[in-house]
Amino acid sequence: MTYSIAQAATRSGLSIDTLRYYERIGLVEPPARDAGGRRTYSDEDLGWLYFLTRLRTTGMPIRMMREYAQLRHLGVGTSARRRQILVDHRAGVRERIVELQSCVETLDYKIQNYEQIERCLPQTAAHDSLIEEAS
Amino acid sequence: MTYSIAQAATRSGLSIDTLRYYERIGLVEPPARDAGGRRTYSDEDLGWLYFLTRLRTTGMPIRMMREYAQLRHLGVGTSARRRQILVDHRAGVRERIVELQSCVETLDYKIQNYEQIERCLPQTAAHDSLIEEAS
DNA sequence: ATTTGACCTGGAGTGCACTCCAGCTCCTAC
DNA sequence: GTAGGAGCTGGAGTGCACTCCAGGTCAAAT
Repeated sequence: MTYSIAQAATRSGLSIDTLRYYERIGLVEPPARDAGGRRTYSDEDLGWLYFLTRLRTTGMPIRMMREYAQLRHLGVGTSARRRQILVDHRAGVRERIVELQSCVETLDYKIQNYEQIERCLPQTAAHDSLIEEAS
Repeated sequence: MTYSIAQAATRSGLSIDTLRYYERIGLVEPPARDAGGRRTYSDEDLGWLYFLTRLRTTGMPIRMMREYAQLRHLGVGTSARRRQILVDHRAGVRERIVELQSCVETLDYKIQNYEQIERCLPQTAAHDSLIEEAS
């Protein structure tokens, strides 16, 4: 099964321009072409694109994704280094999750604060700056 | 208690340049100045800076932080709108956490895969492309 | 008195990750 | 056979969030 660039874009969630961009910068191997010179993406290509979107979602910079892609291209002998990249990256993502959870707590606190303020002044928009930022 | 811009930078985790930048774009109110024209940040200023860093960490774009900052400046009458911004934003952050957790699972899977590959080929770097990307 | 160091301003520059564009080639459908 | 649509290329442009710089002021230390 092969896919046009438009189909690959739809399935991967990347734009057509982004697909060509990723190819230009060496993040994806140039896909096969049909008789008319148009790109044809394989299922394997799509799998790689999917994985790239996961890395992107977790905030991995393109330069690191490219490093990973190049190692991958060098074959199975680089698997230890690739694994290490993923392990390190995963640790960062886990930290990030914890950080976000702590931010959510800050938001919870602030929101509760607003709810309290709104209970105190039902719909009196007349007198501003009564309580003015309890924190 | 007041703080120089360098102290405010250290305590907030933002750079001096970023503090001035935030002031320029209206994210923070211009702080007081000392006799020599230098900025002096109050504890309240630092509290706001801290909150901004929380919003930034969660990926809120500066334009939305500015909107929030402007509402805050308008006083207590805008608290319902500010609360709504935070509630909406919190929902996005929670989604993001879930998404990151799912990415971590993908990473787990990939890493396990590498571990398996490495068990198969102990330190034989001689013959590449044996297994070549199981996924 | 002068040197040092922190801070000031307005404005220019940077890095990242796209995104858009002009002008072209194909293929398909009418 | 021609009109329309998808795709092609190389290169320019965009938005975001800083970050850096030159040239100046000010206060304290030597």
